[in-house]
This record gives sequence, C-alpha cells and structure tokens, in this order.
Amino acid sequence: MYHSQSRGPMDRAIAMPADAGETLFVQSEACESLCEIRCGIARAIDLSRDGERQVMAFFFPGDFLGLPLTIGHRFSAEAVGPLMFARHSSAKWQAELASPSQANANWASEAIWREEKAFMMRGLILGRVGALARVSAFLDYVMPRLPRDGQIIEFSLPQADIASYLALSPETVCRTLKQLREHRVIAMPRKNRLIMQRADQLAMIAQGTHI
Amino acid sequence: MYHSQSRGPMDRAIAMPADAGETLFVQSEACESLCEIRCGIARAIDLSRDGERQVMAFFFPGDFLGLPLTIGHRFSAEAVGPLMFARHSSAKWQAELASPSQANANWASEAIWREEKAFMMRGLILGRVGALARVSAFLDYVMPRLPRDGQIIEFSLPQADIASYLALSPETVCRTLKQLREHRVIAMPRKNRLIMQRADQLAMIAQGTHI
DNA sequence: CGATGAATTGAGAAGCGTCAAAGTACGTGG
DNA sequence: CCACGTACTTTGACGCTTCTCAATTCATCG
Repeated sequence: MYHSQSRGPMDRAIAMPADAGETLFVQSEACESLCEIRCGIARAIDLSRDGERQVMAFFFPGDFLGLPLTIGHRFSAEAVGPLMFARHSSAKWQAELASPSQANANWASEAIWREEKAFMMRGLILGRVGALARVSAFLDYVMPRLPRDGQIIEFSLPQADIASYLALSPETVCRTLKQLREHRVIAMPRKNRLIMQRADQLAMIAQGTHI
Repeated sequence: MYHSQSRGPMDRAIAMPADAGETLFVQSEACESLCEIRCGIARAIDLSRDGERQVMAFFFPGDFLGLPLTIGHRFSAEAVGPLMFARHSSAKWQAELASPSQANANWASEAIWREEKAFMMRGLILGRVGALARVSAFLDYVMPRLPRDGQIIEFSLPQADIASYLALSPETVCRTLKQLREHRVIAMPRKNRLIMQRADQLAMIAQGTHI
C-alpha cells in the first residue's frame, strides 16, 4: 500500500462530532462530500426497495467513505457511536485525482482501496460456513482496528449491527460470543470491553476448526 | 455513472483467448497488468491461509479487474469458461490516473466502481436469509449481464462456483434452482440454458417473499 | 461407445431462526 | 441518591432449513 502514514492533500480539514446513530450521508443522494473517520466507528447501510436494512461495512479511524466514484452515494453512512469525522469536498477530490501529481494518485488509490476492502471483507467473512466461523472471522478482522487500552479492547458495536453485518440473528451472535467466552478464546469483563485471550485459536476457528 | 459507452484511453488493446479454468493473475503477485473482459465470464478467487477457496465475485464483458490499487493483486482471477480478454499495463493505468484529463479520471472512476460493485454485491446477496432468497438475488444480479439469444439466456456457470459464491452447498443450489423451476419462475430447457418466466416474482423472492 | 466430471436425488443429523420472556445497563427525572 | 423507563443483551424451547454423506443419473468429449 502507498503512503499509509499521510492523509495526502486533505490533511487540514477540521473534525466535526456526530452523535450515535446520526446520518453522515444518504444512499443515492449526490456525492457532494466524502467523509474521513477520525475517531469512532461508522457503518455503511443499504436499504433495499422493500425497506430491508443491511449493515454492509464498518469504517474505522483513517478510513474514507462515500468516495465519488458514481454520481450518487452507493450506500448510506451512520455513526455507530459518538464519532469525530472530517467532511471533504468531492469536487476537490476529483480535482486531486486529475492533478498531475503521482503522489496524489497513490494517495487516492490508498483511500479507494480502504473503502473497497471493507466491502470485500464482508463477502469473505459471510463466505465462511457456520456462525462460529463467521463471528470469529469478524472479530479477527475488527480487533486490530478498535481502540485499546493495554489488553482491554473497547468493543462498542451493538450486537444488532453485528448480526445484520453477519447475516445472523442477534440471538445467535449472542450465543456465539458466549461460546467463545466459555472456551476462553475471548473475555468480556464488562459489556463493551473485550480481551483477546487466544488470538491464534480465534483465527483457527475462523478458518473452520471446531472448538 | 460516467462514460459507460467508452473504454477510455485503453480502447485499442488486442483481445486474447483463455481456456476454461485458466488463471489470469494470481493473488498477491505484483500488479503488473490488469484485465478487461471482452467476452465470457471470469471469477475472482480468494485462497485463505489454510487453503480454503472462495469465489468472491464474477466479472462480465466490459468489466476491468485486477486494478492496481495496491502493490499486489488482492485476489486471483480465473476464466470460468472460454474467455476473451485484453491485458493492459498497470503503469499505463497509473499514468492515466495522474494525467490532467478529467475524462480519464472519470473513466477510471467508472472502472473502479465496476470492480468494487462486484464485491459489494456479494455482501448484499449473502446478507439475504435463506437459500431461496440468495439464489434468487444472485440470478437477479447476473441475468442482465449474461449473453442472451432472444428469451434464451446462456447460463454456463458451474453450480459449484455458484455454491462457493453464495456460501451454500452445491446440493442446496441444485435443489433451489429446481424449486424455482417447479414454480415456473425460471425454466431451463437444457443445462446451461435459462429462460426468465417471472422476473418480477424472482425479485420479490430475492427480497424475502415466500414462494 | 465408453469415460469423466457435473448435476440430481434421498435420508438423516445438526445448526440456526423464531418467538417469548427475563435480565442487565444506562440515563433521566424526581 | 434512588426510582424508573428504555434499549440492549441473555436465555430457553421448538421447528424448519440446510449440510453431510452416499448413490444415481446426466452431459460432454475423446
């Protein structure tokens, strides 16, 4: 990957707060701006014609979402919890893309890839068979991106969101987390707090190993 | 979407044939070239560390795949059946991206979006509950992209590929197609030949309606 | 006309969704 | 500081869906 340490030409934008559940942009509205997550987690939402709602992806600090690849936004975006984000002009992005600077193009590739990867990962995770493998693959994926205080990982994703993302019922997500706790793969000292006890085993379960 | 009628600055590349199952490029190898599908279907394959294989996406005529967003390819690509494709230099692509032409940038956005959409769609389809909804959503998605002769659609995807893509067993895919046939939603006069009898109903089933 | 791989069908077991109810955390207002 | 309401999580029981394994039929190609 290119230039992962730099935010490129859009460094100076000022971060704004958003409350839990707040909408950042709406599916199929014109791509006038794109968002950069600074702190907290955002979710990408698809609303199908019959009103069914799906969590398509989660975005974490450093990610860009809502890139103007099409005229209209391809999904809606919402804050999962309290969020800090920066809003950039799509026009500026387009200009940067077409600018004669190789550095900008590489930086754009990095941003695009981070967005695309989020969607690709959902497919890979949902491709696993069994709730245990799916939940484990999900944890394996999000863990490194969550804020941590030593061993303690701040795990403040509602299980309903995880369930929608993983195409499981909330009950199954809960039961599966319990199973992982009982086998001491993870520990949850409190709701929203998580400790990785056996990262290696989690990865193996994600790949289909029976517990 | 931008400029969907033009292939942009890479119009003139010569199409090459590939046999069924042939590899176009390999995951994590350097992105030296990217592929444009001219005729036939290609599949994107992910190989996880333990050797598990997943079909992540299908690509159709007009699609580009293997775009150099990262140093190495993010997936492997193979021909599903006999294929015609053009190979373009990644360096040329990067140069186009950084060129001062707005048209090129828009054309690049279009190509990126078509690749990203393929991955996004898998997530959306796998997000549906039940084999019937998943298979129906899949058919709804691929139908318009398959070559057709009047009513007859050439449907030459191995069920094993569909099963891997949908995270179902091949048997379930077979049984579900049979179910759709029995309810006269589709017809398959011969293997690899498909007729859409009730496109509207297929879309409804994809959204969760019971048959 | 056989040989090979793909598709089909059946039967049994396991896993997950659904529904319903109870428990827990957290913020609000008294 | 405590009582309360709300939203989320947890738990249990049951039925249906889907996976697995195995056998058979079907297409395609040499």
